[in-house]
Order: sequence, then C-alpha cells, then structure tokens
Amino acid sequence: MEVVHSEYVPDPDRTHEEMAELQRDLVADAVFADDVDFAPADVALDDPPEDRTPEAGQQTLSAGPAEAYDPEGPPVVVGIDQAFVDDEEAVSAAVAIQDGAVVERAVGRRPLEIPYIPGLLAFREGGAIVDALQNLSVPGDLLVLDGSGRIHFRQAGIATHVGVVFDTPAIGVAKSLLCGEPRESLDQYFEAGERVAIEADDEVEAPTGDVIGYAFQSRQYPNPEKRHVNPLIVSPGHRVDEETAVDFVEALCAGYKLPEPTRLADRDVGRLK
DNA sequence: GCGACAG
DNA sequence: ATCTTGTCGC
Repeated sequence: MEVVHSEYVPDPDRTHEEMAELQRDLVADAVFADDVDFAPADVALDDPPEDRTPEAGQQTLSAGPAEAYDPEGPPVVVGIDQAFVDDEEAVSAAVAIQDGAVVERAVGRRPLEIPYIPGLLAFREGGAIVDALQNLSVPGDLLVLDGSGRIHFRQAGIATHVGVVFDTPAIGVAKSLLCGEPRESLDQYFEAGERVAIEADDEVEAPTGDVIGYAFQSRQYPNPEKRHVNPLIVSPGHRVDEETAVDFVEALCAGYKLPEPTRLADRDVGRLK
C-alpha cells in the first residue's frame, strides 16, 4: 500500500505539543461517516460451529501459506498488531484477508523513540505500522487497528491516524476505554452482540454527548458470573461511522473475542519475537 | 495541584 | 505492551 498523506506520517522526532497539533490537523481530513464501497456482509466470516471445543480446535482461518489474491475478488481486510523487542524496537504485523483466506502477510519495524504516552500512541507505534503497510503489496480495502480511533482526546487515535495517512477506511478495536463516557456502566456483564454507546465528555474535543464509538460484546461465556469476557471498544478510524464500524467488527468475528484479522496479526507478531 | 489514561 | 505456570471453567 502507498502513503497518501505523507505530511501526517507519525514522526517521534517532535515535541508533544507538535504531536497534538499534527493530530488536530489530520482530524480535519478524517471522515467519521461511511465512505466505503462495500458492506460488512461482503467481508463476513463464517459463523463458528456450535460444537467447537478447545480440543476440536477453533482454527477458522488457515495459518499456513497465503492463498492467491484476486484483484477482482471480494474486499481485502487487513488486521494489524504490534509487539516490542527488548523495549527498543516496535514490530508490526499486517495480515491481509480476502474471501475468508489469508492472501498476504507483511512485517514492519521501527526503533522505539518515545515512551508510551496516553493519546500519543501513534507516535510510538505508528512508524512500524506504516512500514508494514508499505510492505504489503495487495491493496487493503479496510484496516483494523488495535487501539482507538475516534475515541481519543483529539479524536485522533492510532486507527484514525493510520487510516488518514493511507486514506483508507479504518477501524479501531481496543481492549479498554481511553476516554469518553459509556451511556451504561461497563462494570457489568453483557451478552454476545450487545452494544453500549460511548459519548464524548469534556475531555474529548468533540461536542459533549456525541457518540464517538461503542463497547461491543463480541462473545460471552454461558455463565458470566463464573467466567466472563470484557467487551471490545470499537470506534471509527476513517471513512466509516460508529455503527458501521461495529457492524464490520461483528462480521469479522468468528467465535473469539477479537476479530479474525486482528487475531491472526496477533499470532504473527507473537511468533516473530 | 488532582485525576485519568489505547498499547 | 511485557514479565510468566498452573489452573479454573467450558
């Protein structure tokens, strides 16, 4: 894939104030509304068989060699995840999926220049992600990032940042809430499929009360009282609205908490260490 | 100053 | 994110 807005490529070599300013600039080019030429149903994965037990295995997508990419085929969804090597290098893995099969895997690396700072994650891990996506030869139609998108102090989470840099539809999938106010307490158990809107509060640079994302329960155990799963925090990155972002994530989940593209990238980056 | 904070 | 074996529940 190729960078479209090079002026927004995250550069660790600048002050925190300049980073925040770059985020405000790129948000002006971010689109939190649908601008995608395909629907969640077009990339939906098969529902998991009911009889799946750990022993039977839940492998939904092949972990083996990539299948052939079809330029005329269904949309390509790219899952991306990061890991760190000795706290000195960020490694990013991108896995491209088309028609339920892996068509390509790419890796990106970048030295870790700055520490983790809430709100400035893209400047720590973004370089490796951009590197991985540039190493991806097939054009991704939808990017699924681990982290927030619009659910961010300046509405410029890592999913928004990367989505705008490549001007490609993107979604942020986080495991915990960075900011914003859930309409309903998340300190309770939800059933698979439930969604709780996250609204902007006074620490988000958006009209207070605006829905900026959702807590989405992708899966749940039979008896949450004994064993439960926490909801995913989904927010639009670029060119998708809040509801559509969740619809895509739901379509991409195949029996596990995380959407399949993310799981595969997770696994890739894990064995790369 | 206090509190809150993706990965 | 990362350090890490066994252990509980499905």
